[in-house]
Amino acid sequence: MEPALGDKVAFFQELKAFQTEDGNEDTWTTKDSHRNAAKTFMKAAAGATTNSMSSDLARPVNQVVAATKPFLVSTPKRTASDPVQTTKNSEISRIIKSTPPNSHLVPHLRETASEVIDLSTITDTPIPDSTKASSKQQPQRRVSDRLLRRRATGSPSVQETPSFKMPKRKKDVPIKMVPEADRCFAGLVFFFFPNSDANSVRKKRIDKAREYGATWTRSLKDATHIIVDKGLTYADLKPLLEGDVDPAKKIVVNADFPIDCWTHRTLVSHDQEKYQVPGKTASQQSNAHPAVASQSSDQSLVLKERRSKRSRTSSQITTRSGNLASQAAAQSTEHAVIPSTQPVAASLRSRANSSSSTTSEEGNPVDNVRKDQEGFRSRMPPPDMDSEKSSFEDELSQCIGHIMEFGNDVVIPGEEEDQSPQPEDTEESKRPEDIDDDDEPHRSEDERPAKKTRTSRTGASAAKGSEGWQSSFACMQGGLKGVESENPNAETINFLLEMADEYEKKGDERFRRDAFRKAAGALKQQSVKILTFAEAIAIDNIGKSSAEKIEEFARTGRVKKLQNLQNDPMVKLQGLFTKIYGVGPSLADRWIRQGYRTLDDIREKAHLTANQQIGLDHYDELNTRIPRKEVEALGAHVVRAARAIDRDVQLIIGGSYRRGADSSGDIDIIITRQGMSSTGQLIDFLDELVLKLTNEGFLTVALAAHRKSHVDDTDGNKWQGCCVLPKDEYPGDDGSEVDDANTSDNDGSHERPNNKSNKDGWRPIWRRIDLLLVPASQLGAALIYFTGNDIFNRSIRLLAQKKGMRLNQRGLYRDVLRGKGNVKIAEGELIEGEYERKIFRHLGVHWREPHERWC
DNA sequence: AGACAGTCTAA
DNA sequence: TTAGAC
DNA sequence: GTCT
Ligand SMILES: O=c1ccn([C@H]2C[C@H](O)[C@@H](COP(=O)(O)OP(=O)(O)OP(=O)(O)O)O2)c(=O)[nH]1
Ligand SMILES: [Mg+2]
Repeated sequence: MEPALGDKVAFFQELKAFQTEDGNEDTWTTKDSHRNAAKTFMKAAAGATTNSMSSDLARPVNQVVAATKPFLVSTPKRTASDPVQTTKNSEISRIIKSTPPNSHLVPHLRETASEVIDLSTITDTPIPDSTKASSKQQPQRRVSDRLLRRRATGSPSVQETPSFKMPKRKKDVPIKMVPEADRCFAGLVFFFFPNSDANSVRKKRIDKAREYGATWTRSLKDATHIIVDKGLTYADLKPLLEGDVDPAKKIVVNADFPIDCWTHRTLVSHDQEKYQVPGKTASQQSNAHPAVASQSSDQSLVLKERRSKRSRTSSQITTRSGNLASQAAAQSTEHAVIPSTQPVAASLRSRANSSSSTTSEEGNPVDNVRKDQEGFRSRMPPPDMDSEKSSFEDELSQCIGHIMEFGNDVVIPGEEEDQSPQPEDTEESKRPEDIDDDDEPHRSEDERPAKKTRTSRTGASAAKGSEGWQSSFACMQGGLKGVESENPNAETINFLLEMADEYEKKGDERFRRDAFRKAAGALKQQSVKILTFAEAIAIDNIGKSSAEKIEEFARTGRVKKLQNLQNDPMVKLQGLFTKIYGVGPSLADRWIRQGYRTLDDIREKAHLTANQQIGLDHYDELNTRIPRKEVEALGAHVVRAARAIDRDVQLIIGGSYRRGADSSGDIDIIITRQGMSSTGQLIDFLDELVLKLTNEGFLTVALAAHRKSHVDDTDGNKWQGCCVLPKDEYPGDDGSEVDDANTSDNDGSHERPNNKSNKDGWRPIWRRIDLLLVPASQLGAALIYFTGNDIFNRSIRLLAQKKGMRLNQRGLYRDVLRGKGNVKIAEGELIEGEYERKIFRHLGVHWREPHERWC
């Protein structure tokens, strides 16, 4: 997800209030921050009515292809059956080329790909390359170099292992030193209190400390630090300190100190309360801890851990600058600077379905198909369930909903329609199957003592016309351009989302990040502008801290804390580094602590895993969003290959594409096949497909492949890697643009589609691609999972959990036993996995079309 | 003080 | 086990 | 950060 996430608003308030149906929705939507682009719905082409659209999105790939194809070729029309595309295939295949067939690619894929690439890309490429944008830019290396380098480095750590001085005694066991940059204890001499390594736990600790650069001494006087086992006190230490040593010069800490240091790969502040050894006397207190500071960093951790204290009372606001909110907005823009690449946005359209959403009913074709076969039906009985489950539904709805509403327009020609709408529903009221789940209205609660005002619903009717909805879209779309949102708290909501964005970059601050999103979501439900602490804190999911910030924002138009975060160079760096595929908050933090400040620093100094190297080599490409049409083209390519292998497989493009996004961060494809339940077959198919696509040059690298564990296992069904769209498969004939986005030059010679080589300057953009193999019986659950968005998934899974169930990518289970920490003890019994609708129904959630799942 | 989704792979 | 990703 |  990356930056885009911003939009996700909070949600998660699952249980709790339920207001009646949302029947009317409102929708207003706030716009959220920029980030997210698009989601608009189908822009032109894809269109079709909403209904159709949904079906469209859901439609099995082959259909997609058909649809897509027209683009490639010309105008659409037709519904698709499947065969069609084969023709075109040949053409492509011939283009393909000769990459030697490697046997199983999984293992070798990477190599192969590199090879290929190396040969081909020799020149620097144009492409976005925002590297520069980021920080200092240095000479940028050529792609080929990078690749080569990667290869070279390819083998995992090896090199290093400097011997380093081993402490006085102790020699035998060769200690494997960590990379030099991580040697947080370099230069320090540790004396462990029970002065012996007899105890295995302690010995481990000692060895580990040495691996991180410490020298172990058994003679107190050489020590810079005295590491005391937990449970011991100064009194125990006393005898030792008596001699000639000057206790005042030694740093005395408990065993947690070294552990935290190596965990963070940095020397943390030893004077924190948690490292103190009990029994310290006044005289001992005043140590000036000398030695310490050795390396560059130090700071951070301490601060981080101690942070909490919320002192700020509303009083401190003062500053008033006059311009309010706009400022915040400006800043955000600013931070967007880094790699940029935000794609296009577009307009969208949507449809209202809202409460009546039950309508469409058929969301996924497959389901429909099966229904027919089996005679199932899934619709939601409008009335019956509603009443009860509504509370939950509402919640989900709140999260998501509101987004789309208006529908309108555009219908697209051709295709699509066909399959979906089936008038069938009608009956079915019978619960298909037993199910039952109970559902009781949990209603409840709500209460929240004193506070709670809950005004909910926006009154905004906002929408109505396009603009309203536009704004609503903003929420998902990103851009902050419009502003208009009718929501009186729009700016405040944006502010909270910006806070979340900042925390997203910071080292493990995900819960704080989510808390801000939830707060934003809560504010979104308010119909009146919230201006004071009192008003704010009365709202669920907005506590003291957020309430203070809200008031500060209302009064001054800005919030110090946010500005501090936005201006914090370290936070900016975190954003820069974590955008490298494979790099998260932990590593970004460590790098920053080690003094790295630019991507070039990372290229030169950091030691990277294979995936991180790829992420860095293709930093800009992988951070460039994919226009919807290209997603379709990529999908079409995969479909062609898949069907060449097995004509009966079905592919469905999921992820943000299925939700109607007009640009996606990557392409997510679900691959299934009617009678397939055994993973074995699927896996063989997958390997074959991957091999084929790799040989064609479409797939460029494997980032993570299923672990073909024991036969039969249920997992091992996901393949992640990178791909490239052959030049001649770029959409655009029908008017829509074309490649130039990446081509930059393309001097007339277009041709060889292929990715790699080409000396004509054409260079394909690497894209992330995820393939998910799904047995037919798990398709519904897999669709929910792969369609997302992530927030929607977490929300609905949390809801399931609260109802004693468990929802994962394979199905919905009941009677799940959980132990401490909600850790699953028993898997529970499978309730449903095949149909999305049934799963929703069991959870008491109204059906939501994919495009309604943006939260 | 614990939860905040649930699962999988790489290292 | 931890980090990162979906 | 917020709720339980
Ligand atoms: O933490 C996560 C991330 C993703 N997903 C699911 C939902 C998501 O829709 C799908 C695909 O993930 P991806 O990262 O591709 O997100 P997306 O929704 O497709 O957005 P993008 O446009 O960034 O690809 O996997 C989760 O369940 N949890
Ligand atoms: Mg995606």
